[in-house]
Amino acid sequence: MARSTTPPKATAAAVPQRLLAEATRLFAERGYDRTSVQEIVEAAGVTKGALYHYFGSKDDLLHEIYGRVLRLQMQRLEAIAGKEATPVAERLVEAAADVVVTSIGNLDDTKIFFRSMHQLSPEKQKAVRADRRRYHEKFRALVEEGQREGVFRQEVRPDLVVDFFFGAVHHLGTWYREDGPLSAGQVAADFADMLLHSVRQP
Amino acid sequence: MARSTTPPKATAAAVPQRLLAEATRLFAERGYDRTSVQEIVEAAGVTKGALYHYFGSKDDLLHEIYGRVLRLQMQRLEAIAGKEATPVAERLVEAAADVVVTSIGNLDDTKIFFRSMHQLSPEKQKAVRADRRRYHEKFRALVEEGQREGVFRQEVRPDLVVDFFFGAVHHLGTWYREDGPLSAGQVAADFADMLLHSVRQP
Amino acid sequence: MARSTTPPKATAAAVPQRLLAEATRLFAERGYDRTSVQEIVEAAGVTKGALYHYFGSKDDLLHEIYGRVLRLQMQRLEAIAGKEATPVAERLVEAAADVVVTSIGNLDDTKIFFRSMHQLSPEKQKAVRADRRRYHEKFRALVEEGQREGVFRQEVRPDLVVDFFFGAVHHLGTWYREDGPLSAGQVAADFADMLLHSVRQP
Amino acid sequence: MARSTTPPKATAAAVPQRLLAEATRLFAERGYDRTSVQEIVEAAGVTKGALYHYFGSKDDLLHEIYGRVLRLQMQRLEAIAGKEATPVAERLVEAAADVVVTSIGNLDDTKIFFRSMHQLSPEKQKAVRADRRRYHEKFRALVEEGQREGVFRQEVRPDLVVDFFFGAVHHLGTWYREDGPLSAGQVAADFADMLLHSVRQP
DNA sequence: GATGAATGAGTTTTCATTCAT
DNA sequence: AATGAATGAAAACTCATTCAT
Repeated sequence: MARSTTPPKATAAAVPQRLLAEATRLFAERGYDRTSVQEIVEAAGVTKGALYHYFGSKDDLLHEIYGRVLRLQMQRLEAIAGKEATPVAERLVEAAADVVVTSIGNLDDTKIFFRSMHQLSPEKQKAVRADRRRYHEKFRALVEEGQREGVFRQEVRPDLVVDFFFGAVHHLGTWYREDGPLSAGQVAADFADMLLHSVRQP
Repeated sequence: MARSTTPPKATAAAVPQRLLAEATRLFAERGYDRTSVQEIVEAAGVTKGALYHYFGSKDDLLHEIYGRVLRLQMQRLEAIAGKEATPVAERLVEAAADVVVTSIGNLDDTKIFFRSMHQLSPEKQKAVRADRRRYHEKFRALVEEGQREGVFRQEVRPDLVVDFFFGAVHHLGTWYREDGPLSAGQVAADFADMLLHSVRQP
Repeated sequence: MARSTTPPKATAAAVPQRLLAEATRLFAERGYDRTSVQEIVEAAGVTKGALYHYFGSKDDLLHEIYGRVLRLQMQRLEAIAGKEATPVAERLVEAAADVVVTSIGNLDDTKIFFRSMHQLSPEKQKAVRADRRRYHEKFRALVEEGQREGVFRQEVRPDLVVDFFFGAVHHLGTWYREDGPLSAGQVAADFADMLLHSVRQP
Repeated sequence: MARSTTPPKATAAAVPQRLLAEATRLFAERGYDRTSVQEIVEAAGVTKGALYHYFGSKDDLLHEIYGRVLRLQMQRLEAIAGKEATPVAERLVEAAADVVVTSIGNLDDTKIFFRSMHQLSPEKQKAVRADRRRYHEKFRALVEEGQREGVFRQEVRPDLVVDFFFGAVHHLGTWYREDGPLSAGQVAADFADMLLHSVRQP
């Protein structure tokens, strides 16, 4: 009886986590609008009342999922971009490969991200876009740094580089299959390599 | 009896065309699931019965939109890829720039394309995917041709190049604004340039 | 070119007959309310306009089917009941067997008859009921005649005999199968025999 | 806290029961297809959501009605058929009279039964038919028992006897009127009498 | 913390019928 | 005699959310 943190119910995780996990799975599988609150609570083994106890609305659930992704990605990018001793080209490659790997590692989040943004309520959408913009800016700063140092071509517009590359990243959810022939690492390496070649001085 | 073929009602276009146009606009604006059949018919100035006279279902309307995009893009790609006298690198750049321009020129279709695929019925989704695959294969063939000729790098996986680039193209709908600072041509030139640099021999 | 009665179209029967035939088949198969006018005209190979040219409404079509059945049955019953030289018990048996045979021979009409009466418009329903009543009265008269002659039991109420027997007849559509083990004649003989035993003096 | 379990609303019965009762009345009155869900919920004084909270579909409601009838009839037949000390002819007469009385006592169910079977979903129809078959078999067993004992005629086919008699029973709903001249008991007595005479040794 | 009955506005789709041609 | 586009009302069903317990 010493292990007091064990949940009282047989189910492993706490209720909010379970709800979030099932919601993520279902939103990725059939889309936000096509997933009913009923389906989520059934999958999580709780009732509607429980869901509305923890989350204000279905929309809140989605917002929470976005928050989780955004925090994770921002944190990782900051860690990589901040390695001041490392050459900028290497940092760009590392950051690019890393976002591919984590996107594939959280493929459900990736699918939801690019498909369901416009189903958030306007205010939440605004908040998410703002976070997303900060993330893009941090990434863009790497490109700009490389240009200032002369290792990247001057002709490319840094913001277009970011839009170009993140288009590719967001689309991973559309075609990547866990059971396909390519490992996350292989895709990451190739994508990072293409990004690097597309910007660096020949 | 001199009355021309102009429809008697004030609205210019024929009913199915009007329905398709309004549906495209609304699907792009608020998403397929969030657009009701009622909204479509009101926008088109007809009744629900008329819509169902021409289209079997809401899903059919979406399928028709996809068909229109797919036919257009395939046709343009075939025209460009078929210019045998032109060096492959030039054809790749032209094809890449062209798909960016037409995607921006039909931004509503582009938005719908990447967001609403999974809202099609399974069979229609299959049909669309098959068409899409054929398109990608034709594009990939250009990359492979360049590799055989030695103008493109051997290390890059042609299918990954295609997924990389079309991720970027499909995401145009997410960020491109008609009233923004960049013309379609500028984006097209930059995207094509990045694609070329990412694959060609340095 | 001598055979001028041949219909101009390739299809064998005239349009109204074809419509009636297909309507009968479909009403029997899936019920009146579940059969759409569209399905009928498609099955008959004509358009809706044609149907409404010949019949005032869907309801009219059903009424026509009822009329056909009622006329046929009345006519046959009159022929049998009118054989004054034949003993009444024999006439009853013959009439009973005959209505079983013709009900099985027109099983679609039989199915429609007992299922769809209440889907007719009130006035048409009234007309059909009146015809039906006349038919029942004629049948009941045979029972009464037998009672007057002393060959049938006095205790049985003639109207209940008719309701009893025609319940059985109308239900043929529910269980009888063309490809089943019993011929129409066998069922007719048994039903007529049971009817006779149920009323005659032991 | 003295408040009893009586529902807070003025309406006496629980919601599902009220829905079932109104549905039965309306289905009998105007047929299954002609009764809208809206009419049922209005009659029961609840909203559509409430109906769908308790019943999966309109079809489910009908199935429930069938289940109620089938359970009741089976139970009564078993009680009567099981009286081993009673002569088989008496048990047959009692069973026949009983099913007439209960059919008249639940005339709405009887009307629905024979009219709406084919409006059930295929699977539910199958289930109902299977129950119905079991009921018929139990009844047929009485006829067969009488034949083995020599009290019923050998010539009649037991299954045809059952189809003959239950045709009559199912049709009660078509003609019997509560306010008519005949009591349920009189009809029951006559029908049972006719059945007995139709099968027993003269 | 959690339940589950109930709401009410919404959804897509169907359909008999009309009518200009 | 026949077409087929168009109507308009109604159909069954769904769903996020609330609230008394």
